[in-house]
Amino acid sequence: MERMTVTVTIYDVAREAGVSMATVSRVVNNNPNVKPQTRKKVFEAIERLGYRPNAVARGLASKKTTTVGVVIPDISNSIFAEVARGIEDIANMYHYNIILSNADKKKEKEIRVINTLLEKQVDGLLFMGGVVSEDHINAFRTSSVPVVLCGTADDQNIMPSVDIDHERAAFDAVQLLIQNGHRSIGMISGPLQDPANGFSRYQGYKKALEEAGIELDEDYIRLGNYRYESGIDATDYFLKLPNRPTAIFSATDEMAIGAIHKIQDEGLRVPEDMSVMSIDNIRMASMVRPQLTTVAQPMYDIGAVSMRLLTKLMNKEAMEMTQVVLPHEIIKRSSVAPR
Amino acid sequence: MERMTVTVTIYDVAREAGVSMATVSRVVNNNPNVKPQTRKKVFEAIERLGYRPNAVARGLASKKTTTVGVVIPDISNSIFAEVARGIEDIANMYHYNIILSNADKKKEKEIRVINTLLEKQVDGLLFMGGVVSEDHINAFRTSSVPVVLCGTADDQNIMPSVDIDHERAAFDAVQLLIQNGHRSIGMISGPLQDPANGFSRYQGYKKALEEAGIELDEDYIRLGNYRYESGIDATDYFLKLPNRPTAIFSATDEMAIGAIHKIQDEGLRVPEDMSVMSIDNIRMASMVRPQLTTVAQPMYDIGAVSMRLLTKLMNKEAMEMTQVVLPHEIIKRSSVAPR
DNA sequence: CTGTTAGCGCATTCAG
DNA sequence: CTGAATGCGCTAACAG
Repeated sequence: MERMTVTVTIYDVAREAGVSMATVSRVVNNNPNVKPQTRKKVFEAIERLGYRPNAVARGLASKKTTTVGVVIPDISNSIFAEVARGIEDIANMYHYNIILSNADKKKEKEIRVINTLLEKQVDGLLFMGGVVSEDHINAFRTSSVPVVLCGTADDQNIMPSVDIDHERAAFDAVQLLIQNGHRSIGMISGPLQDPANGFSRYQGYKKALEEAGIELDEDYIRLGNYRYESGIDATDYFLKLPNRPTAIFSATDEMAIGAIHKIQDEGLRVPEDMSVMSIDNIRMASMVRPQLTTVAQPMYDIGAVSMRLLTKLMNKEAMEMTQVVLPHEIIKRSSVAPR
Repeated sequence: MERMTVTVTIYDVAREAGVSMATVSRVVNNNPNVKPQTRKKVFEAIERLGYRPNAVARGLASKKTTTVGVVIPDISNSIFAEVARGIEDIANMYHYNIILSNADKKKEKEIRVINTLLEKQVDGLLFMGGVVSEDHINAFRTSSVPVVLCGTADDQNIMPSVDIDHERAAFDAVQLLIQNGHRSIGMISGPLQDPANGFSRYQGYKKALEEAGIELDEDYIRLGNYRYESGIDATDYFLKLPNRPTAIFSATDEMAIGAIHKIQDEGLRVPEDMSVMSIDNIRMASMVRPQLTTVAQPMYDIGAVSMRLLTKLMNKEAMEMTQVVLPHEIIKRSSVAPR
């Protein structure tokens, strides 16, 4: 394909329109201080020359790039992809673009990515990751632009963030199971180093049991890695237990779906023989049979709200609270039954 | 959180190290023409001052931004998300960043997005979309940077692109059904305006029937919108047909999963009562029961290869062929049975 | 309402 | 191997 490669600058437009470059700059930037007549002349010149403003030059001069950096664990994971969509929609609404970088929850990669994003002079940073360590905080501190944590939070709560209350979500889930008469509830947890999806959800499980006066049984806890297969493996273990649980609480939907399938593959029925519930509400949750009862985490909103928060921070708007906790919601479907 | 906001420039480093800014520029850019000793001095000054090169200034001076634009229909769609991951991995490998923009296959939004990406002076553009119209081609033509189509192609084949042969993939799928003795095969198609996933796959279906001497029956064709629910609806229709098909070929996995569930919800069995097969091989395909037989489309590779192609184009490397067609592969699982 | 003048922070000649 | 000078394309005072 042939490409035409004429670089026309603001200066060319100025000459063509018979005005100064300052005036051209004004009309391009929608500055009201331009006579309609000259504005028209300039627009015509722009049209005639096919002028396209150079955002890089503009960024250098104005010290604003209208782009924000997004550090994400893995865009191919549907949960993060949904969050990313929320981010991009709001970014777009406020005329920002996003630079997207996968960091796989690897600290070293996260730090590296944060730095290149900062080099690119993004106007703000959205961080989704695993642990928010001291090193992260330091990297953020050397940033001259605002940062908001998205779907996670630092344990000191000094950073702006938007997330759900993971512990409470897990608590509510397990409580539902208990209300259904279950007393022996196996948990498929995520890695405990993961504060949000791992540790907090595990804590919620523990507290729910505690509140119900059910003693914690270490045999009823299995660690998974969030993947479907690890849900299968954990369930395999539970099924072989002499006194197997009557219900399984999974930290995430994907592992829960693994659990359902494992149970079914062993010739048992969900929820008649064993109930299953979890947290997330990914699309797949309503595409399994039986459909999965779960606690919905508002992925899209987490993205949208954090981007919105970031715009406010970038505008230096006064904020009372920069730690927002979005509500979760129990979605009752068909994978839990009373016993 | 307190942020420290000292802007240290290349000039500061030069002064601190007792050299000129040209020298600092050289060491930052890894230019070999610097005495190891002075290089060391410079690095120390950089360290001491916490200097971070300004990529925007660099971009203006060098006319290269090391970022590429990615126009994507919808990042929350797992197929595109997978492609995006392939893109980003390779981009990262070659030290590029990506600006990601959703355009929902809306022409007007696509054109707008392409233009802002070009304004941002991306070094290249990756385009995933629906139709590639004349207007698109024109927008690409005014671009001074290379563009590659990703998971789609223009019908004149003048643009660099990487994709699978959708028609052939559909052909192979339907042929497998025919080999299994099926003669009445319902198709759940995508919108026919969509060249890749819609029209081409429909063509493949037609040709396979034709080759097998099976007459095309309009009653056996249903249009869906790629979503799970539309698979359910289409299957509902097929099930009510007086002479219902013995197999269903769906243009995409997601609709196929809807088909499977609809069949099961009506008390029938897959594949005993009705076979189902499709194209894509999304992760969910192996998370359904029965597991879905499908034609795998190498999503990740499509992204990775197109990004790799783009790097070559950006480097002005000589290329013999810029239209690459990646192989697809039939994945036999459990949703198809002989009849 | 409009033009002039300085940079923004860096890469890149061109000398030396 | 190193430094001085120039300009990338634009915004932002500052005058007028």
